[in-house]
Amino acid sequence: MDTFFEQNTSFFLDNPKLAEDFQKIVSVTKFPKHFIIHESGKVCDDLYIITSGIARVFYYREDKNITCHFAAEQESITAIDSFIQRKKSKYYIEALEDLEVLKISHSDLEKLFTSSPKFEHFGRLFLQQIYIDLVERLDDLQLKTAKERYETLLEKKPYLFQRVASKHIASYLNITPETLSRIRGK
Amino acid sequence: MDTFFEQNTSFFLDNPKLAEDFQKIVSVTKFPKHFIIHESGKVCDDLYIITSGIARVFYYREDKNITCHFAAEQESITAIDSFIQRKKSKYYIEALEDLEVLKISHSDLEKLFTSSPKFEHFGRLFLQQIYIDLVERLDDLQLKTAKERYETLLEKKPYLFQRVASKHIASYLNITPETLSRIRGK
DNA sequence: CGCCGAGTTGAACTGAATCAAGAAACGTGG
DNA sequence: CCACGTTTCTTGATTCAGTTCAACTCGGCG
Repeated sequence: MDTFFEQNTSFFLDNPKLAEDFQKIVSVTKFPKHFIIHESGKVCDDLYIITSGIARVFYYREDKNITCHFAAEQESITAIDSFIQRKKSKYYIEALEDLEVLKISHSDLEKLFTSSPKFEHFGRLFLQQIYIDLVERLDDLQLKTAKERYETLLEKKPYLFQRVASKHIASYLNITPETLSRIRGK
Repeated sequence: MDTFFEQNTSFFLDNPKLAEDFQKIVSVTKFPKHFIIHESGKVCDDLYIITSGIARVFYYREDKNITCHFAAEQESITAIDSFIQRKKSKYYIEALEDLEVLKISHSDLEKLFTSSPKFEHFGRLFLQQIYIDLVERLDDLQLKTAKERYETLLEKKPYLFQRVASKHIASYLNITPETLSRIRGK
């Protein structure tokens, strides 16, 4: 889960001064449905925490449009390769619904990390969490059948199936839309 | 690559005081070939940086022995799930050759992080790096054919093919030993 | 010397992809 | 608000990459 920020509101509750610093670098932004928030080939300078709506990260591989991340309310989203490495991104970010987000720039975030070891610590914990999540996802992809991956996602993020096009879910599960359709129709 | 520690010797060169602190918590340890350094079901308290030899992380899935990580000289290895989350590990760590490592305990490492924001920062960068590596690995597994995965590994870590049993490489590539054998015999 | 695990090779099988074609849903402009 | 074109979803038939199962060889080590 990258509901990490939500799970860690206690961090901010316990540190009102830090919460204030955090507030200062955050700006509320809106994007309409279908809007491409970030494009491949550019450096991604922002991290978003979604307050309303759903977005996805995707990229192209031999003309195929592959979704590698979904984020809904309380979850974070960015072009992680670019955001971390400060280089051109292979990813796009797309709003799948009308979106309201908290926008945080990379430079502001780095300043925040530098300003207080507590933030630096928080950043490390956040990375630990998403690392563990990724290990789990890799495991699923490696070891489970298409049907099992479907069932796992259905359990973890059921709302996706109500709110997101099947083809995106299919590519996220690394199966074709046809196979997903057959699994669902069983 | 998790040759990150090596790539960042400059960090230590630039900060002799920190290098000294780091030295203090590190202990040189040896394990014989085939030794199980860490067992599933236990909490893994140590991170190892290999100075000589090769080790692997593996686990069991329905009786199948699956390798999910290799580490050779200058690379780091631990039961990452347990080391980060402080819970029982699903992983084993095995020495594939006689091994000489630098051993760092979780508690000492945390103390180090707390002792100086520079270490905390270093820890965050390290996690960023292994996160990016994992994203790449996930990509490979998701999108490449068995043969392509073989070729990618051959390029990235050719020494594995000289030093490690084929069956371990096969499970790391998520293919059967039979398939790997056929690919190699092409 | 004989054993056992590892690697190889062959044949049959299978989960999921691909290809194809029709049905349903969507959104855009009139 | 409807009509039409486009995209998405479904369903069926075929194909294919990689697995499974089985038999055989090789090499190291007691």
